[in-house]
Amino acid sequence: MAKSPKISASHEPGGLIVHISGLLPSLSPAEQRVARLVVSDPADAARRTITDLATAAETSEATVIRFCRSVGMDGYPQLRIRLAAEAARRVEPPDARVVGGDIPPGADLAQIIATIAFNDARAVEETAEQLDPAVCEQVVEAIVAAGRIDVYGAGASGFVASDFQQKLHRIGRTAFYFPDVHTALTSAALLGRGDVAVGISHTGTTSDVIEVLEQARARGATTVALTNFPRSPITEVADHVLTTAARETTYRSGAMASRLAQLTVVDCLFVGVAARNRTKARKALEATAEAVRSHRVGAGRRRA
Amino acid sequence: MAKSPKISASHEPGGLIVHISGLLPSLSPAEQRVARLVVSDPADAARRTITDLATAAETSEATVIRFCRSVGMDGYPQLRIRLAAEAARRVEPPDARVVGGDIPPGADLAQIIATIAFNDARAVEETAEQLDPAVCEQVVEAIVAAGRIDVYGAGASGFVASDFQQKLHRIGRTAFYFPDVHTALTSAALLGRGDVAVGISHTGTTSDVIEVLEQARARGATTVALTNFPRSPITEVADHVLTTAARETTYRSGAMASRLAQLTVVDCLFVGVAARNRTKARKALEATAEAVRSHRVGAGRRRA
DNA sequence: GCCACGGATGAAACTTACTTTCATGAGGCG
DNA sequence: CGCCTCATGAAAGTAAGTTTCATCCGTGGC
Repeated sequence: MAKSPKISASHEPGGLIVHISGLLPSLSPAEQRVARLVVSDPADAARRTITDLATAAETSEATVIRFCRSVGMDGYPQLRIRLAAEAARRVEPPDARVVGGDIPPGADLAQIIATIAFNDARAVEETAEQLDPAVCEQVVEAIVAAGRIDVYGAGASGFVASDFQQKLHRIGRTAFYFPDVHTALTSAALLGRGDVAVGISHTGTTSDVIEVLEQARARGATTVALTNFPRSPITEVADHVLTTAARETTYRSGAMASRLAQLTVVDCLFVGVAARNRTKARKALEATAEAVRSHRVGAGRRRA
Repeated sequence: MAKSPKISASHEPGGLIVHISGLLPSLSPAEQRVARLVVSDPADAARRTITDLATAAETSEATVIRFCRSVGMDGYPQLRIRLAAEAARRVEPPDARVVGGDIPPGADLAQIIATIAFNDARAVEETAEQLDPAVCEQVVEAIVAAGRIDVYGAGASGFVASDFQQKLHRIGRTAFYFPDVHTALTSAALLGRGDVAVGISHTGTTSDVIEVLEQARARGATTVALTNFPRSPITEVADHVLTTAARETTYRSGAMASRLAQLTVVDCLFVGVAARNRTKARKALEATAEAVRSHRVGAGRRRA
């Protein structure tokens, strides 16, 4: 056996600390002092320089290096980064997140933020999970082939509708959004076969939107509904139904999770449509970006 | 030396990478090369020596050190350790999802959906992670105490601004949003001490929004900026800066991730404000919900 | 069109950290 | 008692990290 056994630490990514404490007894006294420091506070050890650690262990740098070799590292820097990684892994997840629940009355801002982020992110993920790619495909198809696209939405869903319209418009599709029911109805009456009407309503019960979608359908347009409730009234007037998966908690986030979920679906549709003709879409996007350039300050990078 | 402001990296234990990508545009070209290497593979960067990394980024060691300072580290060893820790914490993104990358040309809808959902959800999570609760607190405080709140935003950020305005309005706060610069300027000119002006701009370079915020500040209002880039021009005219953490990929999602990130922040602020006076907020929300009831079909449960 | 200025950059000097070498001395054993 | 072995730290040596500074380049003023 050569002087330093150098126990393999390579194929045990999770247990450096365990590894070290395991062979602690086999180390020389001075190395043991180093090992104990390292094991008791890996994160702290990672922060220290070799001289620093040696001093703390009341020994010399040379011994620290020997210790590194003894536990299978090439040198001190490697030990350091391994320790940092190890220490980072063992922080437990912030379980204070009140999963889906209401914010407790006494909550501080940090808790509120964590809870909201968790719920918002989950709404996005779950929505994507339950989205039916086949339906999306059909909708994308219809939009790509459409002569014209109308997007309807009232109240909060109106923002989403408007956003969708703008996105489609930016890649050269002819799309409209109407903040007002009467105008929307007028427009719907002018739709025809091959056109597409998209109705967005979280609850699926917004009569204005349903009415407009119904009109569009009567004129022969392909109708699409985006709602959180797969059996809501709006689905009855839609050829294709896309659903979100936001479990809205009473007043908590004022329907923000549902907004994010809707936008995620819109994002998917948009990218799907854009992917159909990448070069044209990209060129259109570049052109529109160029158009607002003069309204930007600090062309290159920002601030010195 | 006071040249590099050294943006605080201290309060965001989980988001070094996010932090760096936010600062990316504010870095010099050579530093950006380093930053991109670091962001694209933190674990690998942690393994490299400074000379090694400098070579890989086709620059000098000096620039790497400057980069370290720019992102708030003391020096290279500290960066290394933080990177190692970060990389360890980071869970491997599942399989084919092209993390932050562009959608591959041949991708089918299902892949597109998975990729988008992943990136969108991450934008939400990472934004929440790096949000400074202290700053949020101050902003909430200001909004609660405000005589009046103006929210500004152009283009895509305009939707967010408008959404925020509507939310505040619904819980009884006096809030305004203006789709037009001239009207916005006029309004800003009428703000005064105790009022709040919120400017939203993803890039932080939208001159219209900056101009209006500047005006508001000159009138004594408390100004708040919401942007993805902590050193962008808009931050210079803001008393409080809130940042999102969306790494926008070229044209891919047409800025949707940034939209979601912005909405998440808005959501947090909104809930923060609402939490200040739960009963009043809840009553206001109920009243507004009641107001649109007649525009809903199938009052109770949906469909037989 | 020229010049002054300021920032970005890398070469080189310099400092600090890490590694190796080696002398010392404390046990252990014949 | 002498010799060997091994742990250990001092010091020398090497590599890594940091600072300084001269140069270069683009920008804006004249």
